[in-house]
Amino acid sequence: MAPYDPSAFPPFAVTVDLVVLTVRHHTLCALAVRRGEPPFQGRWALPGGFVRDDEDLSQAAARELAEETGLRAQNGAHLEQLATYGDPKRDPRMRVVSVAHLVLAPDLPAPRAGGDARSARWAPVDTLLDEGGTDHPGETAALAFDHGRILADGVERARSKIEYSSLATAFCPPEFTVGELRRVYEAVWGVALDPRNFHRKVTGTVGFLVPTGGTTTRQGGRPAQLFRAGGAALLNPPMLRPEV
Amino acid sequence: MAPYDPSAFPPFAVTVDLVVLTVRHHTLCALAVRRGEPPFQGRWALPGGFVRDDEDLSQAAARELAEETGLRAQNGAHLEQLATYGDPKRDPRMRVVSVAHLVLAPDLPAPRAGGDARSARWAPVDTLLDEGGTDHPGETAALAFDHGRILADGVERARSKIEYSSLATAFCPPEFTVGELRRVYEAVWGVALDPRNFHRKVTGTVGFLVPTGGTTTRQGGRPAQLFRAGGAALLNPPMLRPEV
DNA sequence: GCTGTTTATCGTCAGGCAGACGACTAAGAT
DNA sequence: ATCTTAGTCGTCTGCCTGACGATAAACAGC
Repeated sequence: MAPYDPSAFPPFAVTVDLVVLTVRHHTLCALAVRRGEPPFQGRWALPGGFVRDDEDLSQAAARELAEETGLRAQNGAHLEQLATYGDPKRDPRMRVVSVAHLVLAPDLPAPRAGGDARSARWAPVDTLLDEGGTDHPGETAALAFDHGRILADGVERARSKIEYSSLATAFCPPEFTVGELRRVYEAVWGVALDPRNFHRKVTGTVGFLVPTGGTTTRQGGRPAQLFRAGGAALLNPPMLRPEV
Repeated sequence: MAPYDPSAFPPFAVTVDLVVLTVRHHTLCALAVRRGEPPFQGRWALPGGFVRDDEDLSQAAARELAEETGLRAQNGAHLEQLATYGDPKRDPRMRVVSVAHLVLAPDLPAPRAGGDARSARWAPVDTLLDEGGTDHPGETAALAFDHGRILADGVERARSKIEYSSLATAFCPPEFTVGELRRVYEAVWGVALDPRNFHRKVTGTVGFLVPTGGTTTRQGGRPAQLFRAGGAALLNPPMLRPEV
């Protein structure tokens, strides 16, 4: 390793970008913020910001998450590092390396962005990833910078990770029913699952779900048992994703 | 996002570190280099170096790999991004963010490190991860910086990824036998696998292996068919790792 | 050449799990 | 009272895996 002469290495700016996913109205949605300045002024982007001098990467991600959504990582939401993006041309102004993080959150109230609700929104990931049309004429739907690729990578991580881990519960409130958990899988994977086989699978996997004793009828129909997430982090055998 | 006034963000140094894994003598080994200067002078560390001003992260990793081993990523070896480490105190001199990459390589000739073979070696990962004793008195076996954690993360990534992908073939030469592939799994996982069930599994998974028509007896015993890696990247259903 | 050793390869069998789907339960809506 | 909606329990069949017997084809040593 070369000596640390300041002239011996090029200086970088390091940021964190957040892929914040939730399930709303049976649809997988991501948090997007509108850029208020060039480049990509007016375009949607992922929330994020600079890493400060004294904080770790995960601390920076948690801080940005709290600033953008009011969400605390320990309050049910899950935060993990996703990947790092460092193409020399990914920001036209200067060399920026972005450490993307993935957040899985339960359905939240409307997002806030410094109090300005119009500059942040939940959008279906299919809409954000669709490079084509938009609902507003004269505006491209594509995300700023390389955020489309970052979002795609985050969605793919979430889709594969709920197969073999209990992370799908991070999309649910603290107490939830088997049907609510099933609708999370259906929204994230974009498939329909058999309610009977799903029930057998999740209630038969030790450590996945813990019954709380209560029931709820908030979904309509017969009252359903309420569960909390169990201690198991990994599902073995995994939940099988049906072929498309 | 704040404007890009150079005084508005702290400058970082960005490096790539490499976890280069191979299987030698039935043992999972990693490439380690000896540090020639402080801090951690004389200690073993992962190979790595600064990202240059005009290269992407994966380009920097491929360049460092070629410099340290002479290995070309397209020549059978597999290279992927692992994770990024940015604790403010991970380097005592200044703020360094390291983007670690994982390399899976077939058994190579002795490593070279700028021609000085004594400063680079293949070491069993168990030895490198063992924080305790060492074979040389007065020398701690622990890797420099946070490289022990990085190596542990890389090994864990490799162990889980050969379950559901065909990546184990990256540890093999271009043509290999089923037995050689099985010994890769056994070395990476540290378990014994039933040769008959393993043979049934890998030859029955479409796209995993392609017979070349040749046979070899280099393992001793009855001649074995030679295979190349097939086109399939993902194994479905996965290879099951036995409980420990 | 014969025999033991090593590795490769084919078969068999039982248990477990997933997909398909029938049946019943318990609430609200009309 | 009946319909609708959702939840929960069972059954059956097929596939995959783990355990393990048996055979095949090379080499080493006597």
